[in-house]
Amino acid sequence: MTKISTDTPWLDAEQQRIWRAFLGGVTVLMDQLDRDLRTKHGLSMGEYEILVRLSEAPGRSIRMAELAAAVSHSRSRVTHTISRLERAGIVERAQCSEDGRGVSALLTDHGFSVLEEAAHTHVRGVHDYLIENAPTDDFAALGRIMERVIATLNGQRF
Amino acid sequence: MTKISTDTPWLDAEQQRIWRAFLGGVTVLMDQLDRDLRTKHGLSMGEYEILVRLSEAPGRSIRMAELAAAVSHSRSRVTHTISRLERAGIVERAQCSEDGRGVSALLTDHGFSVLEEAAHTHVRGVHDYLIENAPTDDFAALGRIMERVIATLNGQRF
DNA sequence: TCTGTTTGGTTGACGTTTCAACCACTTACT
DNA sequence: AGTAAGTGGTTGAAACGTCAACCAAACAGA
Repeated sequence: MTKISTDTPWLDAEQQRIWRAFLGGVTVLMDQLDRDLRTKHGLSMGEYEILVRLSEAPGRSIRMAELAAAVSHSRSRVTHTISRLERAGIVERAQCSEDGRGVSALLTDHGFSVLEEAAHTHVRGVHDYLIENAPTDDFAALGRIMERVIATLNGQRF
Repeated sequence: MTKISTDTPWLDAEQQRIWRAFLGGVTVLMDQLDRDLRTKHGLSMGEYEILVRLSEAPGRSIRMAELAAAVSHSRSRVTHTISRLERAGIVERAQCSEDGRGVSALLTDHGFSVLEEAAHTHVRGVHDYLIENAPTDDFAALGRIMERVIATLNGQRF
């Protein structure tokens, strides 16, 4: 039996500096990427993420729940997002043949071409705002950390 | 005159993996921290950030615009957030004496004690979800990157 | 087969963020 | 002093996300 600390693990000055930089950086970065997409292509980051997954899937089609898991959004959120995208003619819904409850989202041709254009904007943003500011080794460290964060918060469900 | 690349700087496979880990990790991490605060203390992350800044300021009081800049939120957002917190008795508004337009937000005693409790929850989350998953060197790399991201996106306005 | 439970997905109400428009005060210029 | 431009802050509506309740299909066990 391992002893688990019960009192609060306050951050030291350095940890606090880094945590605040992280928080501020994430806010500013996501805001900028979102605004770029929104003003130039009428898409939000959330919508864009979903379109990327769809475009990569066989048949450009994915089940709703799978989509939600892939982008780490709630099922409800994905339902709403897909409804909006459907209204815009960017995706369609299709009944799933194997599972009577199931619904798949499908990227339309129009949607695909919207995505193709938006991708330029998005990738340039990621590159210029983030990657340009991250030496290769630091960037790798970032990846290691975030992969572990995901593992922690997706496994541990008890 | 430096040549600036005009075509899209597509990410290689490794960069893409890291970028997606970042996106997913941020989503999952922020969601969890937010939910922790919300269920245990009735505060959102955004509200919490603001309370932290107020608690550290001389007189537990900061001008609205300064507050917005400190947490990287829009002025409008801060107005709404402060209104909500005011309704809950956690902050108060005060006219600024030096500048007739100015308004300061002020943390109440009640607000301070709400914050004191919430801080335990929040810090434990940051520690367990993030810092625990980040070796010291990697964590330092994270800090370097995010500080540069902030500098890039706050300076470069042209 | 009947029943209880789990999973997939949607819905509507509510809370939060954004956006654009706006008012009021301050500052700089002439 | 008078006016144009900038800054501080608020407002209300629209867009978005969350939450809890819900329905329907699938599954597991008697």
